[in-house]
Amino acid sequence: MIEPVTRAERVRKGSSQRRVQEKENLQQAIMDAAGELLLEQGYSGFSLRQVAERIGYSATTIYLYFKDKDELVFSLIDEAWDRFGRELEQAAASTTNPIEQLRAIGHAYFNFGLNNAVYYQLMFMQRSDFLFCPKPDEELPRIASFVVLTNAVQAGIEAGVLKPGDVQAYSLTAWSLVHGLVSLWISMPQLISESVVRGSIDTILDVAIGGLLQQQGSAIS
Amino acid sequence: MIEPVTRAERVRKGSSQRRVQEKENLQQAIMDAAGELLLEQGYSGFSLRQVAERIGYSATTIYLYFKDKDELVFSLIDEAWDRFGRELEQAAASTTNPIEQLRAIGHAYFNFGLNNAVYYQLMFMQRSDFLFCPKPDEELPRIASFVVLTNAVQAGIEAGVLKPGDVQAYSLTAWSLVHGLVSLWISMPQLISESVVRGSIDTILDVAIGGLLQQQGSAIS
Amino acid sequence: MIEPVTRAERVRKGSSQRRVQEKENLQQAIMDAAGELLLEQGYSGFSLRQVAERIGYSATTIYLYFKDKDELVFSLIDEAWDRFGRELEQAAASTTNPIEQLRAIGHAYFNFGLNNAVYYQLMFMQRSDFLFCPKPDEELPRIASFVVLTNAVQAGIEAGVLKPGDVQAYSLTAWSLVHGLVSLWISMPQLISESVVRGSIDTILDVAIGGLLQQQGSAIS
Amino acid sequence: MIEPVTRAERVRKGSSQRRVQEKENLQQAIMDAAGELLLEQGYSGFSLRQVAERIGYSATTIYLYFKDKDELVFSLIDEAWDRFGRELEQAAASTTNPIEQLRAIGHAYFNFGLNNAVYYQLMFMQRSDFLFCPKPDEELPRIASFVVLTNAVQAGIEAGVLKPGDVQAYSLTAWSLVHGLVSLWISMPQLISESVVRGSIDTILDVAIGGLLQQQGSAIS
DNA sequence: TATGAATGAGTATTCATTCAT
DNA sequence: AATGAATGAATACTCATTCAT
Repeated sequence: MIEPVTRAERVRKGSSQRRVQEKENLQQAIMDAAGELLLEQGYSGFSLRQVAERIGYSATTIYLYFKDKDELVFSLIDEAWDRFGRELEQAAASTTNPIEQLRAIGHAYFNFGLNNAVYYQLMFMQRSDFLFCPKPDEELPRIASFVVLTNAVQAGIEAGVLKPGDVQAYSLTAWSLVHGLVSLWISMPQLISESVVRGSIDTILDVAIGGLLQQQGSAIS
Repeated sequence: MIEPVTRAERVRKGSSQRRVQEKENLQQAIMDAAGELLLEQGYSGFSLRQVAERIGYSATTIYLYFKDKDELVFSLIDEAWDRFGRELEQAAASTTNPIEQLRAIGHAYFNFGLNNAVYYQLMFMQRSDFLFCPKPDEELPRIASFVVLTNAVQAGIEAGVLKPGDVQAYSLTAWSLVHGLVSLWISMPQLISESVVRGSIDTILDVAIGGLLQQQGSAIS
Repeated sequence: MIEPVTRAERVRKGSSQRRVQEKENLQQAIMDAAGELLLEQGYSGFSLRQVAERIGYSATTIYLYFKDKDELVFSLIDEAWDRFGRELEQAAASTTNPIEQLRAIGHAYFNFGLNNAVYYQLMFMQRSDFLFCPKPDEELPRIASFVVLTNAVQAGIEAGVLKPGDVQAYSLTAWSLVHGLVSLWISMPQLISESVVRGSIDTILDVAIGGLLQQQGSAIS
Repeated sequence: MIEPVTRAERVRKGSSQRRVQEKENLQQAIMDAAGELLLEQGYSGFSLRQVAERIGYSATTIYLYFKDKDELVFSLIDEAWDRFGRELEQAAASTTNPIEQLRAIGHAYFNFGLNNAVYYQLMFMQRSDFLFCPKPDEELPRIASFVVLTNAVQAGIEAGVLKPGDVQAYSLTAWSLVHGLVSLWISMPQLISESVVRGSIDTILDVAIGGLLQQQGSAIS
């Protein structure tokens, strides 16, 4: 009896639900269009006007959903980081063997980069300034998510499978290598086909991890 | 607050300062100014008008020496490649020991990147499309210069000091690693100070070469 | 750098803060917020959207209380005129001596201007067009309130303490002088500090009234 | 013989002369159009686009002659100050009698304001911030021109015709009065017709000067 | 009563480029 | 060889206002 009974009330409720959903839809639609545009035009040729055009709304409308251009870009990056961070964590959680963990993290990183080239570019190459500015309600900047990597390296050293050394330096080395490959491919897709890159991942991880191993050979075994 | 200088006036001012000394080689003067501007403003905030202003010539004049903006950028990149290629070759020529050679090449690459961040960025990150378009009167695109790297890897494998394997894949691995570090630093100078990067070079090369070695340990010895 | 707050979010925030307390008199709340905003941003940087944001209502809501922007501004001015007129009348009523009356009116005028710079500016400098358009249900435009001044001048002449002459011209002279000082101070606060202005009031009134006196000296005595 | 003889040379010379002149013409044309527009639309509704439209050039062209909107406005004000300053000085130079001088200056001030309402408004009411920022190549800000007024007051006091007192305060009083009348008329032309204002000038100056006189009566005689 | 969604018109400014000279 | 003049297209952003609900 306390449920909304009148038809009018039910209609109103449905309407407001649809509203919310549509609103989210438009916000998401803007972000999707922005993603497409970034893919096609690159970051420098990316304008709010074109985004608006693409979704069939006036340019002004975008400002109803995003404070300004930067906020739209930030949202794109943020969304990507959510996925990225999740994938890294899943990879890290997939095993307790430090070496396996490093390899899994490396794979996850690679895969994210290859499957989300536009966003990877945004996150690490074009707007890396956002890496260091935390979201309004959060404490840590996004870059802090990299702790999964340093943790794995630390564990490897403590377990005695990696050569003793500076955790930060080792992590940086590992990051450099994977970032290097991903970004080379993104910047110069003509150079190496995606399939070649995907095929190189294991070799490269072998080399990287091999270079850090206490005892050579175990990485490849 | 008010600095009532028309662009025309600013040009005129730059004019009287620079004109005489550089008249003979205006083309080079343009490129130099462009380089400075890139350094100060970055690639996205780089405009022909400002270049012209800086050298004290009219914007139109630039078109007498370069077909359009792209051609000027291409020339900058080209000039940088001349230096870059030369430095790599010198490094390669400094020794016949393949391992030493790889290390030397790696160092040369790093140094170029750190000392010419603006140009490195242009060459490998922002306008890498130019890597594959040869100069009008030449056959090979610039990317071909990387033969020094593949040669060294090849020699290492043949000499039995590197593990047998695909030369291209090994070279790509090596390149990824050095590019990764350089480009990380360029994109995120907040992350790692230049001095830290310079200090990391040897470690990183050790790991990379160590990962490729037939017998572990010899890289560091 | 990044403050990812959509306008909608900002509105919602303001909303929860203010809503309750002001709900009953939204019209007044709008006007108060508008006044604050005028003070902070000046007339040119004064927008309905910001007013709405400030009170935590949607911009549309303002249109329920005011036909358009102009009507809101008109209301502000009108409210100010109520205070202004009342203060002038009180001053006029404070004494029956015409000279004293003129002096009191002058003081009241000055004080209003200095204490309500934003409104004074609106009333007499930026939107003086409103001075001559009466409120919908009234006959006389606001400017008619100045009758207190002309009355005082008239009384002074009739009492023989002011030189005989045209009442309108004398009134205009007096008004010019006080308006001149107030508006100079409002337009160029750098020129004369508020304290200097406040200190000059008496001197200036002396001169003005002295210039109108039948017998010199009595104004200062 | 050393004169340019060839027809070509003469043509070229004429051409370059015409060029310069045309350039100045366009600059002046922009300023004239801006003045008109200000008169019609007021300062707040004054846009570069409309100025451009009015002279039949693209909006971009204005930027060839003025760095930005502010510089155009500054130029307008500056030009007006040249005329204004000159007229004040001429008035001051027209007599050596301090009282006459004050009256002449007052008249000149009034006349300038009435004949150049748009510019007066700009100078003293809308962009009075410019009063305090000197031109790039000059030391004193425009406001310094008011020295003619303080000089006259000073002379009057020293000659014993004005009551002893603070020169700055007296000058401010005088300025307030004339500014008051001019700005009242500019803000509310409906209030007093131009002819009435012109007719009031003498009365007002009489009162002002009368209020400052040592011995009453002499101002009017 | 209140609002969310949307927009068209407008702003200043910058840029690469062209053309006649 | 060099330039002055000019422009069209673009950009981010803001605002007052409307309409359906």
